[in-house]
Amino acid sequence: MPMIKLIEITEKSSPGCCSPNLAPRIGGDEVRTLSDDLGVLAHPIRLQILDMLAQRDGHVCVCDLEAALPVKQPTVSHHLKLLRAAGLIDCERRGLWVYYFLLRPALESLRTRLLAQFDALR
Amino acid sequence: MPMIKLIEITEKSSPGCCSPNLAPRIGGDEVRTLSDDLGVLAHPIRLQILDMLAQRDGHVCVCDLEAALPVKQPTVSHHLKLLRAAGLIDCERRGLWVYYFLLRPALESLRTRLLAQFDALR
DNA sequence: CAGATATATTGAAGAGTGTCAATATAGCAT
DNA sequence: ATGCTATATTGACACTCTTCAATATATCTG
Repeated sequence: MPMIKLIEITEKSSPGCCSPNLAPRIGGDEVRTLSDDLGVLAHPIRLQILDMLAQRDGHVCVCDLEAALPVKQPTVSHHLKLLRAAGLIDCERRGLWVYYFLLRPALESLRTRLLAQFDALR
Repeated sequence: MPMIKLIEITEKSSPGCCSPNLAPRIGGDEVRTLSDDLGVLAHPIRLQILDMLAQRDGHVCVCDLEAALPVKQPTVSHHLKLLRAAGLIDCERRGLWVYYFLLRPALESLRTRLLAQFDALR
């Protein structure tokens, strides 16, 4: 009796089309972190902010970014906050102005992780 | 009179903090395409699907993917559709089953574009 | 053709995201 | 202190994304 049940289950789980034991090689935490980081990059305004910070190596104040972007000041602040929370940029206050700058090591580390992922897809 | 107004405007647009002529080097279309592509990658299920397709080089049927993922069948179909719309994968029907596979050239091209972007951030 | 199975599509519900006006905060200048 | 300027935060709204049950479609089998 248990024999019959076992056979049924086995056939059900392998109906002739499947490669068994297929599983993603990237696990729960790792894949979550990676997709979160990709999500931070996946916005035109944020990509453009990173690009502008990369140009003016030192520091760029928010009013410059705002002037160069097609969104209003609170939206710029919002995206800056997300980039900062992701550890990709940081800022420093000088008088009235706040100057943002890239955290190049963090970007380098993200680049490395992304490349590793792409290489895993060969 | 116009002189005074001109001076006011000039001072307003350059209050002493700003680097003038700052603009993103990546334009509207290009940055939109890139962020869209990143958005497709920015999901754990989709990353895991790509990873599994990369493992079984040839073809993987949907039931295998479904068995290995923590979401139901319609959700798997949904993510497969997004990946296909992005040009990263394609599929082929064989009898009852549909086999999905990576489009490696597309992935390679995306990798190249991403790398170029990261290099631009130096 | 009728029944069975694999996958796709539809439609709805809930969560999350992007944007901005309004307001708050922080620092300078008078 | 008062006012002024740069940036941050809040709150609301619209929109998109993710997920799934239900249903539809496609294909095989008898």
